Amino acid sequence: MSRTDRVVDSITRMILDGELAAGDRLPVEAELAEHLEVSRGSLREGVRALAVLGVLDVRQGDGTYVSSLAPERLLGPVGLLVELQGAGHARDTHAVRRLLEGEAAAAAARRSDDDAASAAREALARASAALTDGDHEAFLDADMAFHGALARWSGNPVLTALLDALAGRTTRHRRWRGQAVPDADARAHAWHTQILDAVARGNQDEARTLTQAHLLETERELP
Amino acid sequence: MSRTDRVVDSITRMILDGELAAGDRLPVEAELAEHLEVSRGSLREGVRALAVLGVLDVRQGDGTYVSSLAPERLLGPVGLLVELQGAGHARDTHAVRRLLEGEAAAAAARRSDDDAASAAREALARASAALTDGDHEAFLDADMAFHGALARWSGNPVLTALLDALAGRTTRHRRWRGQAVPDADARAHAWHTQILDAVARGNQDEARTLTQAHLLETERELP
DNA sequence: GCGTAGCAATCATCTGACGATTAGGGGAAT
DNA sequence: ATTCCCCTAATCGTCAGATGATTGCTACGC
Repeated sequence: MSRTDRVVDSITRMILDGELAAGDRLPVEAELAEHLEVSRGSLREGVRALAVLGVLDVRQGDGTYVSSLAPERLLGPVGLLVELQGAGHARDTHAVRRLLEGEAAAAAARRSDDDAASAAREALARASAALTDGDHEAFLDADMAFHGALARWSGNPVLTALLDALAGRTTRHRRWRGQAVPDADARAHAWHTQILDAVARGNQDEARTLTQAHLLETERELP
Repeated sequence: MSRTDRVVDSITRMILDGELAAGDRLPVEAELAEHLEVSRGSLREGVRALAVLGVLDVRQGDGTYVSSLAPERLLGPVGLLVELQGAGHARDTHAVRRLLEGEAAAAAARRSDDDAASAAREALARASAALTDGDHEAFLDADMAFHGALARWSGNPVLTALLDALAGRTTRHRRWRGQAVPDADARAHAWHTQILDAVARGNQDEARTLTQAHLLETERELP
């Protein structure tokens, strides 16, 4: 096991053991390096790796801190990993997203959340305007915002963060390919309207089925 | 943006653009550092971070390679992140796991997979033996193996890797707490038997419901 | 009380050197 | 000809020291 791995292990263990909590400040590099019996260079490699993972926040001139450890912070890098995943598993990734987002919609249907609800309505209005203007880019932004609001409406931050990570891949492709299928945006908008209606009415099964059908249709228009 | 971030960005972009594919070898550190206009130290910090994420494989004396980029490789670090997640989100994490594993069982029920099926039966047999011997540790091992086989049976590698990451947290607690609730292992084993039966008979709904109920009961015995 | 300039602490980066490990080739024995 | 072993070159792993960049805090002046 390399020195760097030892650094990563030691710091994660300190957090797991409760020795370090979210927001806590770590000792300065020189001190921590001496404590772990590694050079400052090796220490930095480990600390930097944990920073990329979202576990640590390193602020020049200030110090190194444990991050909030919140799902949206920790699951951020997962989005990158999903994108890097070989194209061979795109279908499997989409299937997982479909499952989770369908359940998120169902969960939202049995819940009230004024913030998320108004965010979803606002996103839908923006999408409608973008559709009228024929602005594909703006529509995609509003589209993503709608899906994000729907996820938040589920009330489960872990689910929300996971969906955010999984959504990146799909949207990146749609943005790059432009509007390959005519009227795809209009059809997506129609789905969104139906989904919001079902969720607002509290109809779980309908919300889930509509969401899954919508995502399935969208996938079919991708490579 | 720091030099290290630039390194991480550049390498991921090379992979996304197809300039680097899974298994490809990267230029040697000195050369790559010069190309990216950073010192070797900064380059190493970025490379190490990507190695921790499972994107790169660094082999001393040989070279640095792009990993297989397979789901089980990339989603490995996610397991660590799930464990680090504040205790406040344990319930949300469990809810996501319940959803995914229920669907994995349903997917398995509509699929045949001799390898996964025999692995599940073998795990169940080991669990039964451990139960007779009163060996809690061995039971937990067999328990995890059963859930892993069930996930693989779904035929979706992304789902399998994700469940593996999510399962860690639960099991770690169960291992540490010992058998807090009497007969918990025996009841879990009974659930497993029913789940395997439902999957083998191809009954999706039953497989999903039983799996979710089993996980819900298990969660209730945790903090 | 408040704003500001300076200072000290901390991370960011670079350079050069040497140790550890591996892959692969060359040579010897069979 | 084949097999085995050793050796070397290539590559990553680690360390030490020095300097730059940024930030938070404090003491000072108003």
